[in-house]
Amino acid sequence: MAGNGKQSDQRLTKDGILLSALRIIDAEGVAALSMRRLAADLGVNPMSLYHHVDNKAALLDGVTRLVTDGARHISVAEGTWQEQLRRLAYEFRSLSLAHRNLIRHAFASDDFIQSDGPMWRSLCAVLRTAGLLESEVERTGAVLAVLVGGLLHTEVNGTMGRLIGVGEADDAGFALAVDLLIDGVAARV
Amino acid sequence: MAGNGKQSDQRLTKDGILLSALRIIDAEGVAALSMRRLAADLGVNPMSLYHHVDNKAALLDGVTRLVTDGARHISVAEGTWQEQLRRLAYEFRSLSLAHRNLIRHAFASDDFIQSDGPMWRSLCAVLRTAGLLESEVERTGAVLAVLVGGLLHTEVNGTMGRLIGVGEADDAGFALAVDLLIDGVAARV
DNA sequence: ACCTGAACACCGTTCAAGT
DNA sequence: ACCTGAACACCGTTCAAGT
Repeated sequence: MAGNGKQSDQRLTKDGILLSALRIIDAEGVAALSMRRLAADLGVNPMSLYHHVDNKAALLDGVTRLVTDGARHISVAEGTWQEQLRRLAYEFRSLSLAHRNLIRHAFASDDFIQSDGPMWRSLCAVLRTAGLLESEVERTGAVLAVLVGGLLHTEVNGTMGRLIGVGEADDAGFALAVDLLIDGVAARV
Repeated sequence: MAGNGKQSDQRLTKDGILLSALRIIDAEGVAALSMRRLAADLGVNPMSLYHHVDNKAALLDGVTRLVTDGARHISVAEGTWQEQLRRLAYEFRSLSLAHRNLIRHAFASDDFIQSDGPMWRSLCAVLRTAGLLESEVERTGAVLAVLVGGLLHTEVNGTMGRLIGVGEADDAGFALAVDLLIDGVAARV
């Protein structure tokens, strides 16, 4: 379809590899992903993968990028800045819950929150409309991103549920935290 | 010295194993720790370790416990509740920074913040003296613990420093986050 | 350019055999 | 009770040889 068909194996494309890796991670966790296992799922020689992916670290990075790019379609430009902030947080949350196993790993890695990602830019925009001093926007944005990231990490790995008790709504901890953070921002505008 | 000396190898005690593992983790990261490598460091047969430790997961758990038990000696009962909260947060921070590699791994695991740990109990006590409704203390404590945990995680892995820029004091992000959280709590007492 | 078999240097863990 | 060699079932990655 792309023109350069040849007889080259169509299962062996970068996207096909990343998607297959994501399927394994979603179903069985990051620990279950190995180059050999991935190749077996694709019905392909393990070594062939190395022609499309630098190494396992790059593979995991690619999968993370695949998922977090889903945040590119978020638009939050409506309502008060409080509502916008809350909406942004919940978008981040549903994206995380959709791929719990991956996000668990991604957050542990160094560069989960990319300072050039769409999430980050939206966040800073909202803080500006909230009336925060320009000199404070980036610092505050960084702190909020990091706090919400940590929050989702603990929700995804079950810590939050365990600490807060089982009777609660599953977003009780998240809701309270977001309220608290919004109040914290409100105190400094 | 303990009485039951025999000729049994004194390098092979649970504490000796945990401490040696911690040394490897501090120096080279969790990834550098393997049962075989640990045994080599101890000058011991790899298989002998399994008589003192269930498996690698239990080993890592033990090392984490070894370190986080350092929080047992924290006392914060002085000053306003704001000062107490801040002191608690900074104690948590210095404990984390002292073993960055370990904390990186521990926070990724399920049960980093134990609901029976000293940190947790102190936190709830402070929130009570702040005048929070008893029904809100545990929920708020859980949220704060999780937020500060996530915060330290990103400080330890460098994300915070990267997002906030290099010119800043190394606790600039942490300080701002703690202020913001205290303001958030203040808004709900 | 892309694929692949063999090989290297590792893993965690089990287990039967030793003392 | 504690130790240990051999073995099992895996890893990620390199590389020379193929097409």
